Amino acid sequence: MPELPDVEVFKRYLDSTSLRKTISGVTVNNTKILGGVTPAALRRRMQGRRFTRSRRHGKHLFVRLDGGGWLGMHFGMTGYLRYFKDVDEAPERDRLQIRFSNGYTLGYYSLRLLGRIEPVEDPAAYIRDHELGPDVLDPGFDLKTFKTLVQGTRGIVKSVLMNQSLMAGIGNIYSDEILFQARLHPRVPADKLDAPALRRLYTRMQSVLRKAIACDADPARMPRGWLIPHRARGQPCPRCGAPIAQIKIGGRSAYCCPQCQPGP
DNA sequence: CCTATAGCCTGACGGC
DNA sequence: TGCCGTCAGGCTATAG
Repeated sequence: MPELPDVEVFKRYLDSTSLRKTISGVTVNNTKILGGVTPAALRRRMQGRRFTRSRRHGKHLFVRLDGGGWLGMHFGMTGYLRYFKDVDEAPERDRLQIRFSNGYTLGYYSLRLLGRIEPVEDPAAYIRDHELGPDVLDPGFDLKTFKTLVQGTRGIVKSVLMNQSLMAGIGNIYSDEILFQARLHPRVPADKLDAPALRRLYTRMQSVLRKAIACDADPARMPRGWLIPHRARGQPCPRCGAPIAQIKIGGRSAYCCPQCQPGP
């Protein structure tokens, strides 16, 4: 699930539920999501502290702890947060649970264990070390920056949008939506895009991500004209009715309309 | 530099 | 019903 819009929704959810409450306990049900840290070390850094604020960069979420340091969260393909009071009937389905002194719990779910939670000293250093590009919704990430970046790359346009070291936040689903709305085939070489196409791509990237956040990243609430609610092989294109095509790019499925997005 | 592939993991689904 | 292969919205390492 989690690309930029999803993680932004998680951030707002965490901000509205979990800030300024004393952390009374941390339960780790699977150490794989911790990377290298031990549960005891994580507990030491969190217990008795409070979350004060959070910031998102691409698909990463960083939560500040009072007294110093951050908690870094990544959600892999199958992660989300849930905040609850009543004892859950299956608490083990959360890979990690953070209990607050008000009796509520913040659960981190990650079915396939592809997500990570770990202490982070400084988000800026983390972003550098992991070679993450600028967040695509950062106000400083303007059309000019985008153009320069894309034109200097030789890959196909879908791979460029999804390359986190070029720009951070876009994954498989939203790249399909952005390309559909910009009427570009995913395999168009990035350095072959002309100025109007680059502008289209940039403005659609911005509007798709912002609108998706406004829809709480819920496909059921997205506009009917979007690809996402119809993103399956053979489904009619919401614009022209032609059957949506499924192609493989980098081992993963990309969906596009063969009519509206003619091949390179 | 770029692409393709496998691997990490679990669970849902379709076909036989 | 049971088994098997495939696929799933991420990222990394490796080979070509």
